[in-house]
Amino acid sequence: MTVTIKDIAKILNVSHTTVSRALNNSPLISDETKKRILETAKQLNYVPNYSAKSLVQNRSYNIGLFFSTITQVTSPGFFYETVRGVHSVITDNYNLVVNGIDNYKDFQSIDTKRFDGIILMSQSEKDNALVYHALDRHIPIVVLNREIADAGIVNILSADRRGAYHAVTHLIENGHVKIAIIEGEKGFQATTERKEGFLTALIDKQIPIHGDYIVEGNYTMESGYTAMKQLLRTSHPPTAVFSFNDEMAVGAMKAIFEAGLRIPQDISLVGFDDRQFSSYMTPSLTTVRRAISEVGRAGAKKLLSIIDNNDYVGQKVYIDTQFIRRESVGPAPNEQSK
Amino acid sequence: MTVTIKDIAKILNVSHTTVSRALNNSPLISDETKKRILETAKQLNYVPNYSAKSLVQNRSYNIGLFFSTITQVTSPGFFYETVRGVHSVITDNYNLVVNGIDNYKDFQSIDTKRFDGIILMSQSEKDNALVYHALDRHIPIVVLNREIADAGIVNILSADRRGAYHAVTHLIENGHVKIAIIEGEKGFQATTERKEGFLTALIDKQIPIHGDYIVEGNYTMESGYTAMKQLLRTSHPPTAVFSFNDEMAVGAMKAIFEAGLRIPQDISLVGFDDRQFSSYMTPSLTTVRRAISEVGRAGAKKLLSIIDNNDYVGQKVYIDTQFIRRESVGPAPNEQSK
DNA sequence: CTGAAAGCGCTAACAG
DNA sequence: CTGTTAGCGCTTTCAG
Repeated sequence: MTVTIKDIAKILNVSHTTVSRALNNSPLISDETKKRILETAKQLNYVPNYSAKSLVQNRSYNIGLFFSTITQVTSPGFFYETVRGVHSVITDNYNLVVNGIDNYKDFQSIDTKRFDGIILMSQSEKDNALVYHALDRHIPIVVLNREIADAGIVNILSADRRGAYHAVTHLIENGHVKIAIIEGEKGFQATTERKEGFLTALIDKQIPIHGDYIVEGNYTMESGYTAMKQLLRTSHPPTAVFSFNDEMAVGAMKAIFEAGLRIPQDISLVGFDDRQFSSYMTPSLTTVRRAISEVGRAGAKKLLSIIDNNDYVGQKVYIDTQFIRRESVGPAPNEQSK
Repeated sequence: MTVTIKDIAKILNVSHTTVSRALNNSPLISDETKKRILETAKQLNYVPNYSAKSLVQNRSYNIGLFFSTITQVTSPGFFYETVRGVHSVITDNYNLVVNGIDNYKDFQSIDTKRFDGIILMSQSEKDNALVYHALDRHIPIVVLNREIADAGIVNILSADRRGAYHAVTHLIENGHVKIAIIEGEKGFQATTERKEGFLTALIDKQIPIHGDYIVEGNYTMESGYTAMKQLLRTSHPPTAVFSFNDEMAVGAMKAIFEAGLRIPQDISLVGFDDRQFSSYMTPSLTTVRRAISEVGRAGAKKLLSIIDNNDYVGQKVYIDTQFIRRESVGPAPNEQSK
């Protein structure tokens, strides 16, 4: 049924080693024989048996793409962009295996034989267990989206802090002083980074920081809605809100409209990430684009090169964000007219 | 370094065959020995080498989840829900391998050794090549989302036609007569099904079908926007629009607002799928929920059972849709007041 | 119920 | 440059 190396060897009257060499582009073979072998291999539709290869080479041809969770991803867009970015680089001979960390009770089954390398889309320190498990087992691992202080780690990061700084600055330049934030989930590094960008911008521009203007969300639309309602209940509601992602911004929009207020005339709103839907909101959402698929792509490329060249060395790569100016930010309403 | 069956055998002074039997729950072994073996295996953190298993058993422990494309998925939500549904059922010993059909020049590498089974999220007949390739190679395959006439095929389907019928009926019951549709991509089965539901509803209720009210989209927000603009340009714009998915509905909303019209006072709008963002639109979007993750889950369960019991028999399973009534549909404006 | 022997398809020394 | 030999870790006959 299936064609093996031996079959080809028999037909061509060479040893199976020779065939193997030809198939793997070994230098230890004449162009002449190689050509002959490759030709009949193609003719016979030879497909390598990866299980056999794997067994002898002690590897798997599997690339693991891990998320903290797959069951309760907060943003489908985020998930999709990550997979897309990684997938675009993974070549034919690898299997892209998608997984959630929360599916494992322990990491025993994650070993060199199971994964040639791992890409981890990480949010918080909870994922460290996997990172160090991989390092311990000498499985090449690339950590996306969360900086790990350890210099030995390969990190692909989004420059969120700068992006947040930019967004907040834009609000300030529009005359806003009463600027609130809807934070993302506590413990997520993205949350910390974006908050730092926010705080730095306020400090730089000497805008006072107001405790009531800092409300917590968890990156879901629902939480953005709730958070915004809370902000609207304060005695002096903000004139501008920086939501730590677009999903929460959409939730906030709903709360604002329900309160009978207008965007941006009454309240300006800026999001983060730039989701598909953001430009289709009314008004369209000003936001900070984060090229997640780029992060995924860069991570996968790096991982593949590590596997191929067996040269794992810690490294931090930053992918820039991009400020996207749309309609949800306007000049601060002056107190008079209000 | 790694513990093998031989290691355990040596320690316990039994043959490796016996160990293998214990590990695989064979009946040909005494409970006594089995217990002893299992214990030391656990103690030693034994992890089976799947490459070796695969080689001898001529399988891979890979489950392939295929999409028509992964690069240009129209809806991240759709993608995510599918993966989530399938993933929730795939057990530890399988790898969930995600892939796009458009990544393959030919399907040579897709054989029994590479995939124990395939789940195909299918949109159109273009995917048939893969389906028949799998069937030909005796790879168990479950086709989601698109009915294939062939009785030999396992199909998990969403009852889109009924869902669309329900949605349109709801519009009619609200007094609408001038009902337009924004169709999805031509050739997609979902498009055909939803259109049939729409047409049947009109016919049943004796509402005339108007050619100008049938506009084509491709399931993207952008296309919904463009389509709606076109509808608004007609001499007698519709009072209600059924968009074949929520993404296009969002695009349509934007176009409607830009024209200075209100939803639902001037135009009622109903979508399909029920995306995360749909309930956060203002007004919130009335739609038909399609439980994609359920489709994925059911498909994966079925596939696993086929693999385990080696009993591939064609079957069609329908998953019901659910009408979600929100704010984007209102009574038809009467001509007078307009 | 247990063990000995063979072999899955491939790559990797080693020898020529 | 080519071939011979061995062996990866496991399951599966076949004998006992």
